[in-house]
Amino acid sequence: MVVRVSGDEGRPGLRERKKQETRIALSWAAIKLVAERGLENVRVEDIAAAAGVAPRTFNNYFSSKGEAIAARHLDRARLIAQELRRRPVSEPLWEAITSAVITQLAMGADYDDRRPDQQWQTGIRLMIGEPSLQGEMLKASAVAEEELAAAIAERTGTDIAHDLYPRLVAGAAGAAIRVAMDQWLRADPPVPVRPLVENALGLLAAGLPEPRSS
Amino acid sequence: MVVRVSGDEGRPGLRERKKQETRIALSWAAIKLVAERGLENVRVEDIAAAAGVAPRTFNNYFSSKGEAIAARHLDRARLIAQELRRRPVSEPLWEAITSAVITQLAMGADYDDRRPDQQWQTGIRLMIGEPSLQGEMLKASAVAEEELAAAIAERTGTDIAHDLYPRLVAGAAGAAIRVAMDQWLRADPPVPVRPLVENALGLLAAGLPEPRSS
DNA sequence: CCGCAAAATTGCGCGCTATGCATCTTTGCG
DNA sequence: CGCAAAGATGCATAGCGCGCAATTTTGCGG
Repeated sequence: MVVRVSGDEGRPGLRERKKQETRIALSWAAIKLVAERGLENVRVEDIAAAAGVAPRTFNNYFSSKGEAIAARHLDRARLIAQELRRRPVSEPLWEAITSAVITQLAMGADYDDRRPDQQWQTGIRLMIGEPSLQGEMLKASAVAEEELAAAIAERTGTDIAHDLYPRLVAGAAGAAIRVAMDQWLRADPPVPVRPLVENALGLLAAGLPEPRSS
Repeated sequence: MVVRVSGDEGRPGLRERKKQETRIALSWAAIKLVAERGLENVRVEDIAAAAGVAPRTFNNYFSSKGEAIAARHLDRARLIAQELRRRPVSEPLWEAITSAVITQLAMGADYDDRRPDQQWQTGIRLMIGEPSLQGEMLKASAVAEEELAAAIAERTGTDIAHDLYPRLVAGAAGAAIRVAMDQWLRADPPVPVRPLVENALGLLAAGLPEPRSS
């Protein structure tokens, strides 16, 4: 029985659309459950149920629990590379990278900060503290860095296969972002993200000068 | 029945010594087996057998196959931080870091290059290509970077808890090393490592200047 | 509007992993 | 020499990841 609801805006929604929705639903459900119950107390079965699919389907999308959780992180990171491509080539590289990061941060802001729950915050912190998840997060970052490197190579006219440069810049930028985010997450009187990221990337572009006085 | 063999040189061998030996034996066995058979065809049972311990013991040392494999990588990376502490404080930071890395690379050289086997080389490449291992490798690098950051903080008189600087430098240096190693591994007519690492770290210290011409 | 082929979901089964618990063995120390 | 702590083993179990085959859904052309 096919019920055609008036709001069946899935018209252009190809098959791909549905797949992405399911993918996101699974990833989101995983994060939500783990944030509130802890990794140990969430089974794949639970995630699948929360996303409204069969347990077996979970593994059609992700090869592990950790991958599902890191997927959101990966998507977010990918957008930075995508945003970098939109920047005019005339713009200096580091300026462009910083802008791209800030832009994506802003987009995610009214998405994450809409959850000022104390519960949520601590849940996330516990989550990223899980050893078995840190690897997945880093792996996701690495994948994103690869795309970032491609964008940088394109922009600077370097060769991603032979030149050290693009991957190096991408890697360094990734490290800076990670450090800034880390600092941001552990700041107890919460501080704004932007200055942290700008500072980190700025220091990078300045060659990480050795501080004279503490 | 306790058989006392003449070669019972375990005299000073504290309890710790034996543990470290077992740990290394397990890690080494894991790498060796995976390099020649592929990750899928190596069971924990096999690794334990190759190291001469019971299967159950494996998990007393490592919580996963991947962790065992990454353990060598971690140990090596840790030595860089340790080496950095030995450098005179008068030496400029980046110079010291570069020297520390080069030194450790040299130490590992007559350890790894003693295996010029074509088989071994390709085995290692396949191994680090395994998705489930990349995460472990990165995690190991992250742990090492933390120690590196501590050493840098100490040297520069910065605070690892509040200052962005030490972690940032450690992260960037880690990224540079990773990129250089990666480039080194994929170079088809093999090239020496040193120039790659020196180049990468040098570019970092120079602020990753945007190349003018390709 | 209808069926058909491709694609995705689902159910089932299995080998392996990771870990808690109880037991046995070894080590170091008085 | 014997005891207490630490480590190694064995055993058992809950999940996990995945291959396979059956089933349902989707998009497309007639």
